[in-house]
Amino acid sequence: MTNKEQVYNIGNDTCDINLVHEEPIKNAKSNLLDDETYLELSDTFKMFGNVTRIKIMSLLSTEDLCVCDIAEALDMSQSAVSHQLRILRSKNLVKYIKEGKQARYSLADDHVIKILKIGIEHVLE
Amino acid sequence: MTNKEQVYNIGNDTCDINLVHEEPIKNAKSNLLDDETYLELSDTFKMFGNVTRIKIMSLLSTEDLCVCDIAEALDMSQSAVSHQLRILRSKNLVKYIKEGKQARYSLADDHVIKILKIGIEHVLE
DNA sequence: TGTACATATGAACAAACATTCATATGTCGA
DNA sequence: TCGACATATGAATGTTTGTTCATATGTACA
Repeated sequence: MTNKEQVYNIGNDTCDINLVHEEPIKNAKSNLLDDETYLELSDTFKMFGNVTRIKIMSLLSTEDLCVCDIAEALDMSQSAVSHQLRILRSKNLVKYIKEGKQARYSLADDHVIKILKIGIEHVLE
Repeated sequence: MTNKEQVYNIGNDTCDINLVHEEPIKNAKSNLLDDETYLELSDTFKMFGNVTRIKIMSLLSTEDLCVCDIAEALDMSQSAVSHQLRILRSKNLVKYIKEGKQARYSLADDHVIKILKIGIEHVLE
């Protein structure tokens, strides 16, 4: 038994190291990106994993809208919408310009639409 | 002022319930899918919004693996991985075949890879 | 300058979630 | 049939999340 195998066995009483598929594991692991990237990636997808946010993005894929337009369209409170917009902004999925008292929100780029499209494709099949 | 403008308050920038941007709201709303679809859609994206699950799917995009291979590759408990696999299975993102004592997991279809790819594209730019 | 309005935000709270631990189920080989 | 092993799962628990409520900020205009 190699050193590495000994190390892996420590604290692992469920899965015997001699019986796992070492080669495929190595191969699959070697194609992983770094942790930082997966964190960002899951953070981005998390934005699409909520009905309110996904509806907001869908609305904005058709029209630029101000906060209270969105609240009205989704029949939600101004506060709830504003909170969600802030989260979407923080992940660079939407942007806005101030227009007097109002804030006109729009999608930050067309990745949003691409992601939505593929998701819909998957769901509708 | 035309009739249409009276009805829709075009150009009015206040957000009182009767004075919102009715036309754009109507337009954006008309392009929304039904609630059921958005629920499924966000449910699907939710699967990608968690680091463990996204790593599992990334591993499986390279190799089919059994539960304890994945646990080993991600340095996680067998139980945690199994729980997450069950969730992924329930949303039809992974599937498995029993092979003796083991369960060989693989991606359910290539939508998973497409979604990952676009997400990575977005994150890495 | 004061009032109405659009938006943002902090705190609180309930609901959803991820992991752990303990244990159950099912398969293989002796 | 028994023991070892791979996987699944229920309950418990700490964490994260989404909404509400109250309030703050900032703009327009009378």
